[in-house]
Amino acid sequence: MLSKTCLYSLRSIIFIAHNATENSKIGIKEIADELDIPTHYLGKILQRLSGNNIIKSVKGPHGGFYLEESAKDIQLIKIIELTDGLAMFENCALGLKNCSDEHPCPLHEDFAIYRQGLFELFSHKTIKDLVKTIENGDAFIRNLKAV
Amino acid sequence: MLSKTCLYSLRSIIFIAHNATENSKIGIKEIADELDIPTHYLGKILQRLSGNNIIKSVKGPHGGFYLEESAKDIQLIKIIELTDGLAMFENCALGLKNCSDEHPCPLHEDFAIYRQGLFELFSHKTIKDLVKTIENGDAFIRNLKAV
DNA sequence: ATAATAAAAGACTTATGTATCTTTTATTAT
DNA sequence: ATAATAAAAGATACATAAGTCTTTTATTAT
Repeated sequence: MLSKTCLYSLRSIIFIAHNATENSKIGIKEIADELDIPTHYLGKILQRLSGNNIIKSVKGPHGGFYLEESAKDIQLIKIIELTDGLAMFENCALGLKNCSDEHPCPLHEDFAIYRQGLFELFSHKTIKDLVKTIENGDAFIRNLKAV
Repeated sequence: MLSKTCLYSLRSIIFIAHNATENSKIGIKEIADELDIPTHYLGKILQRLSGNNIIKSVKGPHGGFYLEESAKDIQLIKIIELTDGLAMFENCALGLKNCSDEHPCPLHEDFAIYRQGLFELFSHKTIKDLVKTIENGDAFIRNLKAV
């Protein structure tokens, strides 16, 4: 559905938003360990998010990553657009080039209903929304640790 | 969403079901031309579908592909399962390994609603259903030709 | 100033999906 | 039987995603 790069991006942002502040940043290694993401690959991903001003990064001792408050209002769809693009919400269900409401493929309408639902879900949910569910204890972002 | 291989498979099956019979088979070249699919790649795909008894193939002069009537009742999900697998309908929305109803990720329920909708759509729609929409003139499977 | 730290940047490898090309096998018509 | 046809099968190439490793740059504390 979403690429690994995209899922890693979303999980990292949520994790950083939940666990770091400007005065208490979090480093790549810790994020990678907690979320079970390859460390160097995560480096690339965070570099990109930082370059797009979605997360803030600071080099050197006590450096690391954090989110500015305003960034927590970013919608998930923005992250998806940045990593995977929006093709999955736009292309024909059966891969036709000229599929449209006027010239539909056999799945056109039925497919659009649920895909549009997903698009709207990702469009209104923000990082802050997801962090709240974690802080409320209603959801988790780390994998369960072995007991 | 679905891989190219999967989309090519679905479109070919629909096209064959609509355009061929046991007495009037259709060949790779014609399918590839009509559906704008790379010929040799399509060969691989049809070979696989044939090996899984989803389509019938006959070699030699007047050979080609067709669908038995019973095969037209196959659900789309079977083709998806064969090509892409069902992971996209099973894996966590955020890629967590241990996401479950009891230990949900922050998107868990909201995501499940629409994904389940897609799964059920693909599970009840059959090849025959889609061919009917084409025969009724309600939908198309070929791309529009340049005018 | 210097050393330690941590992200940025670049090069490289591996895996997978997509696509192409050639040879072989099965079938049909002559 | 033989030649023509068309799919099956195998080998190879290309593109992109995913992952690894090394070097450079910016920052902080001594």
